[in-house]
Amino acid sequence: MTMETSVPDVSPATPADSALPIARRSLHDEVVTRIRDMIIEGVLAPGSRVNETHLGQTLGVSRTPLREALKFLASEGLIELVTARGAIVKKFSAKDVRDMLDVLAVLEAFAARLACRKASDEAIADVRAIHDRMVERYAVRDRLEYFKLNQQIHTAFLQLSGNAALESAHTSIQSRLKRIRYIGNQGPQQWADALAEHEDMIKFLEARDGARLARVVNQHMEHTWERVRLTL
Amino acid sequence: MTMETSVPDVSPATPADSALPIARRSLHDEVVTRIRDMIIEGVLAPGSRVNETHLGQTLGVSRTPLREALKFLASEGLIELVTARGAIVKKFSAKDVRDMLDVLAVLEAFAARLACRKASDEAIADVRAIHDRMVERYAVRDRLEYFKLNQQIHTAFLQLSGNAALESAHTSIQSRLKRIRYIGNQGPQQWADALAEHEDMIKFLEARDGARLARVVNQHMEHTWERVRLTL
DNA sequence: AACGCGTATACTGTATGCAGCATTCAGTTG
DNA sequence: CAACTGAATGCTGCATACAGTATACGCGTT
Repeated sequence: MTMETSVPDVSPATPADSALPIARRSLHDEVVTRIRDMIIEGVLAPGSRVNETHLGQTLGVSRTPLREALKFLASEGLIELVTARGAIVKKFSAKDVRDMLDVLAVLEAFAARLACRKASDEAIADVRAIHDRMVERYAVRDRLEYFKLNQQIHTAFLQLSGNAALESAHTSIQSRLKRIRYIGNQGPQQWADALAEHEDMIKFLEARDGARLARVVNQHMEHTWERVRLTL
Repeated sequence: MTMETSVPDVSPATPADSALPIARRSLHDEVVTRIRDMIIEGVLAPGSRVNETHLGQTLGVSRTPLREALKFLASEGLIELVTARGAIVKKFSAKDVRDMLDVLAVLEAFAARLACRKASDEAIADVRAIHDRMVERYAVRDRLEYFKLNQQIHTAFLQLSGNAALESAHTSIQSRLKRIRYIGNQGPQQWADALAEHEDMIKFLEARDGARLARVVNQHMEHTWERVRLTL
């Protein structure tokens, strides 16, 4: 904390970042995201049991916040809790994945119609910005960053709908599918196809053509299934 | 536990219940449902903070399983966690409720189409059975039991779809709305209307008319909104 | 040699203790 | 009298300790 504030203390107008409440994430919250990442990266294999003591040491955390995090993830459906036997990383069957994609399609199609009606031009421009960044990452074949931006687009897209319940339902399923989608988009052709679909989506969104957008979303989900089914 | 088993001990064939794994719910799991009930009944008021020590004593449970339960409920969206300030019972605005009902409508309409295609005749008959029991409860104006059966029908209905992800998404939102729905169906006229709609739903389900069923579901949700909006 | 049983070990489930932050109230100053 | 400051209290967040259950291993028996 230095004293040399570049702007006068009295000024409440847009103080870069330093004025807004500092992010104070609790341990269990931090642990939740860490475990999610570990599942996506495959460090925690689907079907395997989670040893609390061991994982706690790995993360440098006691069992208490770790267990709290596991309860949270259990509610999300990423982990299964068996009494007196602890936590097991959920393993999804092909049907499970197909079912999740079906629900995702329904939710995103609904979000599409809402977004085209209610989103502001700026909000749509923001999504376009993310999309363009994603295209850049594709150009240099930066797969990890592409994947993250891809997820970000879907999230932003859902936010355009302005329906919090819709967003949370979507997020929950999305997080369950993350790992599967990650190991999905492998081949170059599939990757190119996915990008093309995204191009369509952003186009119809900008044109505010809800019906057509909803159709593309459904197609996108159907193709995602084809991209992913082989890995199951 | 008496020893006079009416069937020979050796018989492994359909031993009533006594053979299937005994339900061993852990404390935090039990606490989750108890807290849910307390929220529905209004014992824990929306917007109020939850004192862990106090609530723990009320339930006769230490803080540890209680806290684990709160994390679970937070993921369900029934409770909000603020760092260093603990748990707050979520308070939903009129828009929140409207949004949730919209999503519920989309999910149930999708479930309707699936159920009409895939459900077995027996499964549909089971739903009809619950419905008939509900009508009985209505006849004697047993509001609490009616409410429970009503919820059960919606759940069973979702199960007919055979899509687990769809079911869990629905359950999550449904549990957030439970209290609001409970204090909703107050007036006699509204109650009668709701029952009539249910009558239609079961009828179209038995006829396996997915499109019409989906339409009725949407209407039902719209009317639910009208029944509920006044209490917000 | 294979199977069953009993004990030992390890891990989960719960309780308790301690540290740090939030809230409240009293005292002080303008 | 109002507003602000600072200490005291209460509550949350995390770690540790203890109890109960599952699992694994070795021993004995057939």
